[in-house]
Amino acid sequence: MNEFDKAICLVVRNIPAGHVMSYGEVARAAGFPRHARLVAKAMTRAEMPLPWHRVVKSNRQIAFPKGSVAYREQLARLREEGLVLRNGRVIGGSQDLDRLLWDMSNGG
DNA sequence: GCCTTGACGAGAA
DNA sequence: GTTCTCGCCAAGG
Repeated sequence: MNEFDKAICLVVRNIPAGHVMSYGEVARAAGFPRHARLVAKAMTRAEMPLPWHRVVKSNRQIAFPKGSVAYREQLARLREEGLVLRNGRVIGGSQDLDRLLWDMSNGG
């Protein structure tokens, strides 16, 4: 484990459930703004199970190819955490979901 | 050392 | 919103 890997793992672990961060965001938070492409590598190199499913692309889309096993896993996990996804893309957070449901119940 | 690949990002048309 | 182009860094052949 390099300092980079440790920093990345720390940041990924700190992502709260129901939230997602992009690879670039994680890299920046870890202190390596140019290492967006290496975040995935660092996560794979992690020995302990990380909430990798909370890491998506900057456009909030799942990075794995559609139809892949990892893709479905990430999708399922994000849905489990209350996120709303459309065509492999996150279209809202937990708070937004609550707001949406509330608005639907009241305003129709 | 050179070229290709990868769970990427940002800007422009 | 889609599509193209360029930039970025590390690992492997």
